[in-house]
Amino acid sequence: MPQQTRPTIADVARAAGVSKGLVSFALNDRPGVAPDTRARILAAAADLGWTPSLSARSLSVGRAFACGLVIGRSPDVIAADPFFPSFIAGLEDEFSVTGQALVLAVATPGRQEAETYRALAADRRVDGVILTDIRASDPRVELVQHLGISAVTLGVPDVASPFTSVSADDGAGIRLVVAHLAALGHRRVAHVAGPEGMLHARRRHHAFRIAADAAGFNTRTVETDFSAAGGARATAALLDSPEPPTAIVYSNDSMAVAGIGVAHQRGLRVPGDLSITGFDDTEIGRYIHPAITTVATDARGWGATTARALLAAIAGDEPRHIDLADPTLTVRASTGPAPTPAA
Amino acid sequence: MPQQTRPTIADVARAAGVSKGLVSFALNDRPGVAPDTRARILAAAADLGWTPSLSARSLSVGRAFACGLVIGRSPDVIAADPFFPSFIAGLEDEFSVTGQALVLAVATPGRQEAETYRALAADRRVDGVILTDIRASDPRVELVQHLGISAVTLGVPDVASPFTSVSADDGAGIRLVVAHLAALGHRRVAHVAGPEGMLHARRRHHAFRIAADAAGFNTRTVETDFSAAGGARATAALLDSPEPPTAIVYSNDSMAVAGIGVAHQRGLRVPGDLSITGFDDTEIGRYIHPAITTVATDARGWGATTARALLAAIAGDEPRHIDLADPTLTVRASTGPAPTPAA
DNA sequence: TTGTACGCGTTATCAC
DNA sequence: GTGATAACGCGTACAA
Repeated sequence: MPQQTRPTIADVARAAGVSKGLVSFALNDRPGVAPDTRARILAAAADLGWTPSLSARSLSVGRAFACGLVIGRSPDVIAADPFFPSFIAGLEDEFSVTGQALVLAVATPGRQEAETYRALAADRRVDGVILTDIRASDPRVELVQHLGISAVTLGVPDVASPFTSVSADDGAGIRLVVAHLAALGHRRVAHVAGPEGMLHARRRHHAFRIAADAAGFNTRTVETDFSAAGGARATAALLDSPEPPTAIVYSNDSMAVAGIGVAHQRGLRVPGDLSITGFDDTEIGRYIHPAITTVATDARGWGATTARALLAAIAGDEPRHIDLADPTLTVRASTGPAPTPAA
Repeated sequence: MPQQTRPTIADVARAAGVSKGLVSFALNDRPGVAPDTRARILAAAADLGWTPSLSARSLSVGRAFACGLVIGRSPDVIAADPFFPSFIAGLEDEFSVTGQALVLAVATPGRQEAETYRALAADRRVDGVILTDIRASDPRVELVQHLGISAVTLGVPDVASPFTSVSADDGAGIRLVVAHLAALGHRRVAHVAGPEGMLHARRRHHAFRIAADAAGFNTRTVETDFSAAGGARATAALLDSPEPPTAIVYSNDSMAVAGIGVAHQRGLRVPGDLSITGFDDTEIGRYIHPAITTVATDARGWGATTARALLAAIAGDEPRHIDLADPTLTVRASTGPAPTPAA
């Protein structure tokens, strides 16, 4: 039987023989209530099975007790990216213990991104939002600021931002990859990058160029949309070039897996003829043959840290920049010594 | 400038020179308001940029205007499964136009599933929930019923359920796979199934047994947890058996991909020595080598249908059973003629 | 500690 | 049929 009429704070007050206001004080652990009175009130509340009404609380304090995450990628790309599920689990690690809800919205091409944020803010559905996949001159920073809700950005935007940022140094991961390939004797190394419009993709690309130049590599970069299809196309283009690379550094695992597919289809051996590295440490990357050498980031920890930062921002803390631990390199079977030119 | 004080219904009433109550009637398209008065009220509302306060509305009508989705798998398994991102996009296709929000909760082992539903209901955060991955004797059906919120189940539970169900006939997909393999001359065919505790996994398994028996196959089934790791282990076990199968039917694409990895590692050719089929039509399955033959379901359409069904249930419609279009078979390169025994 | 106004939209009751 | 008035949902905040 669902209890149709939930007990209200007035019921508790009546049962404890005090006023509504005092009940509120007692339940919120605020001073000014005699210890025995407080005990009586708490007992009455527990007795009646009272739980606060979220909507009443929202109405009076003007907070939603919820945070929003708007995902602006197409479902295909999300599916191929293990980041979001783990990241969301990390957010929930934190939100679930603080009584916040996570409101998830999807902004596909048909559904305007700006409209989605606007709707969330107009309804005061959320107290703050998490901005992922920060882009160059990202309009969301100003939009969200304008909408008057708190926010945290994943990575530091290239526009002035009043929000706390939480960043992982992707560049460090890329440098580990480059060093690994250099040690294996590779010289012609290509990079299959994500969309240049996304700052983290751009940063990976930038880190690659710097590190590869320092290592004396002969490089080439192809930009993609992070999808497996894009990875396959980029790989085909690179292998078709007059001087194909001996190693390809992919900006995520899905593309690396697709890259191995293309190489195999052409009869190339991995890593005998071509070494391949990924980024993200997807589960699937461990189980294909050869298992891919990849950069592992702590998406779940990133989520938990982001949630804490957002709650702090909502509480009024000053914005700040938070740096996460550097990613690590997991060496598996998809990388090996560079083929000798003689072959 | 965020407008600190939003216009309320009282402001609109004042501007239009009418009472609060009448404004509410006009804004909700209810009879009893003179046409010109209504026009004046709507104009005043538009003029002031009034938008309804969700929390006030929630408080007075007792609805949250939100629906919940509790995901009870571990992040790893979610990441490996393209179903959820697409399904969620489908939910949003519907929710976003009806002004509902989607509240996402993750129930990992540490965070009790029942507690998650209870919290959602206690806070009246949601008006209804979507129950995915229905299990044998699933306790959530009774729990959610007890909590007094609406729900829709994905698939028909094996316990009495007062909720609308939305089902796709996975069995039909499996039958297509079996027919395909039979036509290719396979006789020793194994099935790598999902957890027997999940009804849809069980149904796939059941459909496999029936169809495989009818086709005269010599079968064997291994149960897994749907993860790539599980798929790899199951494949290894099957290939180690005295009479290894010539084809393996996997219950999802991630496991199939892992299966190909294991086969390749052992020097087997796919499909020359072993044919492999998946389920879900993941993007990655199209880009590995060989591309996998798989069963395609319309997860996004499933999501949209589920959202509509849930909204109808919340509105008070009678529960019913909804059947989706049958899945289809996408034949690619991972299946081929059965190897001749002579080899 | 108490009483009460407040946040904001909905709806039942009434008067014209 | 038009419209106004007031109570309601429920917790918070502040004056008394």
